[in-house]
This record gives sequence, C-alpha cells and structure tokens, in this order.
Amino acid sequence: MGEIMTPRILSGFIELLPGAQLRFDEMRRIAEEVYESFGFVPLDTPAIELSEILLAKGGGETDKQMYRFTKGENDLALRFDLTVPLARYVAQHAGELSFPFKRYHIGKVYRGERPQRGRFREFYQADIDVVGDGSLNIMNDAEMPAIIYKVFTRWGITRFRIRINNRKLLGGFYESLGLGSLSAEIMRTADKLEKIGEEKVRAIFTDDLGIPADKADGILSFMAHSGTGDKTLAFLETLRGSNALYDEGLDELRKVVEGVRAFGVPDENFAVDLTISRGLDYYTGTVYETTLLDYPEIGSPCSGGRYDNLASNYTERRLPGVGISIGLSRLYWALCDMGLIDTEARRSTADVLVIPMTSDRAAAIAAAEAFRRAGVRTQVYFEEKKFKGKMNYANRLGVPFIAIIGEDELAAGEVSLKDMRSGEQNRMKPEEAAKLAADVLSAEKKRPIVAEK
RNA sequence: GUGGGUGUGGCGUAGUUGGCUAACGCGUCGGAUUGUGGUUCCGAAGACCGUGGGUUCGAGUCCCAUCACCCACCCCA
Repeated sequence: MGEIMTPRILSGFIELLPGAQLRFDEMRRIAEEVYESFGFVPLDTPAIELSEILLAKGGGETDKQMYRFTKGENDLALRFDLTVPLARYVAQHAGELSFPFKRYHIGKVYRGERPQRGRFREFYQADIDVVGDGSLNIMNDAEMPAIIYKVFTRWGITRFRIRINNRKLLGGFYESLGLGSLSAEIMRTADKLEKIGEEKVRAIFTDDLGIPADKADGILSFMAHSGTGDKTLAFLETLRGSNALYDEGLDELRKVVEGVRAFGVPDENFAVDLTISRGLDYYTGTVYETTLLDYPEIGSPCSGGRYDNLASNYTERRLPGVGISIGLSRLYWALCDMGLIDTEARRSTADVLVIPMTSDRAAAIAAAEAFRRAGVRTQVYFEEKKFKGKMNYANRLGVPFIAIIGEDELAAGEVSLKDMRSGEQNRMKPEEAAKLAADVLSAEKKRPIVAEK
C-alpha cells in the first residue's frame, strides 16, 4: 500500500455534506420546475470546449480567468459561463431549433480567479435565455423578472428587489451630454455607486474621466431618480426628445415595467435603477440585477439582460436574446452563512427506515417494498447493532418514520410504525402502514427551504 | 495579477516574558440489566503544533524561507 495522504480538495471548490446537498438540490429542482412552467427546455452542454470557441468574444478578464490546458494537440478550456456555450449551440443548431428558443441550463462553470468568501472557482449557475431569430419581442424582457420572482418566492425568499435598467437609455443620455465616447467608463463607474458612494464616483467622473463638474452632477442627479416604476418613468419622460437612442431605451423600459407588473410581480419586488449597467460585455438593452434587501452586501445573486446579437462570432444570422442567471452556489452559500437554511434536519431521502430486530431480513425487505409501492421512500437497516444504535441512526438521518419488525410483528405479519416526531407507535399490516405514512407525509405542508427571519 | 493577515488532533479554540509526558469544547467510537430514540454519566482513539532551515542548554512560542489558507483590490455569480 502507498503512503496515506491527507484528503483534500482545491481551494475555491466546494462539496457538501448530505443535509446541505439535499437542500441545494431542492433549490435546484424548484428552479427547474418554475423554468419549465414557462416553457423553457433543458440544455446541457460540455463543460470542456475548444478554447477557440470559448474565447471567441475575446475579453481581457475572461482570458485571464479561464481554466485552459492542452490535451494532446488540442487547446481546451473549461466554460466560463453558460451564455457563450448557448451562443455556440444556437448557432450550430439554428437550422433544427424553433425560434423563439427558450432554454434553461443549470450547470457548473469555472473561473480561475482568486477565491474569496462566498466566491468560488467552480460554481453553479441557473440560467434562462430566450433567443429569437432576427427579432425578439420586448415582452420577453418583462417575463424574466417574473420568472425570477417566482423562483425566489418559492424558495422562501420574499425580501428582494429586482432592479431594472436599460443601456440604450443610459447610452442615449450620455450622448445627449456629449459624453457618448465615455459611455462605457461612466457605466462601469456608476455601477459602483452603492459600494463606494457618490463622493468617490463624482471624483472619478471629474478627475479620472475628465468630465466637467456640471455634467458629473447632472449624471448623479439623473441616477438619483431611481425608484419605483411610475415616478421614475415620469421623470425620464421629461427628458424625452433629447436623443433618439434615449427615447428608444425609454420606450423599452416603459414596456418592461408595465409588462413586469402585468406578470403579477408586486411593486416592492422590482424597481427601475438607473445606476446598474452590468459590466461591459454583450448587454445592449434591458439589464437586471437583484438585491436581497436584508443582505445587500452579498451582491447581486441574479442578473442578466438583453443582447442584440448573441452568436455573432459563430453565425451570420442575427440572433437577439434576453436572459438572466442565478448564481446558485453563491446564493446558497450566502443563505447558509446567514443561517437561513437548515442543513441538519433531514440528512437522508428516506421517509421510513425499516428496522428488523431479528435475523430475518425477508420480512423487512418485503415491508420496504410495500412502502415504496405507496410512494414512500424507504431504507432497510441491515446492520447488526443494538436497538439504541439503530434508533440513533434513524435520528441522525432525520427520517420521519421507522418501521420496527421484531418477533411479534414477524409472527403476525405486521410492522410497528413509529412517528419519530410525535413518538406515536402502532402495529399494523405493512400495506396499512405504508398508506398511513404516505397520507401523513403528503398532508404535511412543504416548508420553504429558506426561512427568512 | 497587486497589497495585507493567519497556519495547533476531523471541526472550533487555549497555550502566560521560549522550559518538564501540548490543554479544552464539539464531533467520532465503546460502555452504563439483551425491543424504543436525539438527554445525562463513564471511558477510548486521535496532533511529531503547515513544511524546511536557523538562533538557543531548551521553541507551538523568536528569525528566515517555502507552501497553504483567509481578507482587500481587480472582476464578477
């Protein structure tokens, strides 16, 4: 035998213990259900692709943070996000897909950056995108927040706000100030407003970007009009006519706000925020960011936007799209860190643990099958342990029921079904026990995964 | 990539101005009259104090190097 080495995983990577993994997977499953309820189809693409494909966009940061390696002659890389693979996929299969193409993709992505608290090198994103052929109706932009609203509330999160903005509106506004060439820098700086404060942002505007003081103040007071839909829209209307791009952006933003409301998202869960712009990359219209109201420090757990031409690197076809991505791993991590997720209660999928007290195992196996036929997830305890050890195991797993089969039960062809929470215990036929357990379990209200305080 | 901090059993910590067999909690395992639990009590296993070198009669405690991890910046989920 070789020498024993310390078991460990790479920094920035995570794995969960059973209780935590179960909660994570429940969150994932809910996201999938909601996504599918809006007609999105699942997609799974390779984690590894040719570097050439994944780097087609050619961006500084992406280049630096991409996990890249060679295998034989091939220059390969791990996907950095799920959007670029989608672009490739849509371009490659455009002839076989029906547009608008709605797909969701929950998968791991990889970023070789320095790990930090709540930031990982391998993490899950839960993306949805709608891709059109030639054009894509603006109502799709309004549907995105509605979907996110449903996912979050079904998880048990209600104290959040989806913030919406439009880059045409911003770009047009800066153009009207004669600052069109600085548009990208201004957006990037304004994005930090919440984090570093108005003073510093103003200083960067005037000192670093050379923007005249009056215009810097103009930008800041413009952005200060962020807020609930109607008020902000009313303000934005006062600037209509100053710039064609601005007007176009305003029209879009208005339709999105009205649409989001039509989808039933409450006013407290969304707002127009004129500071957000979402990095520099492909977004060209609507942009989204989400804030957990009680924990703004964790950043946006869900963001996205509209892009005019998703797959321009891979096809001549013009494929506009809109999408949004939940940073599932980081959000989950943050919720656990804040103590909002109980990772201890259930550490098994089993609803029933069958405990044979005699050497007979056949009756236990048969009883377990009876439970399973009733749709109850069931495990048989096969090990030779004292009763206390068996009970302990049941407790540790957090199973709601145990079914004991001792000599008496065996002779009578029955089991003793015990509700571990109430302590109540009754002897009956396995089929009856299965039905009883199934009834109790299905009557129980599903508790949300996240318990907000 | 740039700057700062930390490094003691599986986890969280204690370890006085360097001094005898490195302590504690949690967890793990075993036991407390052989079919009823998460409590309590008792007991056990488990660390060459990240690694290498140096100073010293003597270092977990000082110095250097190295590695790892953490935090901030960058960027973002």
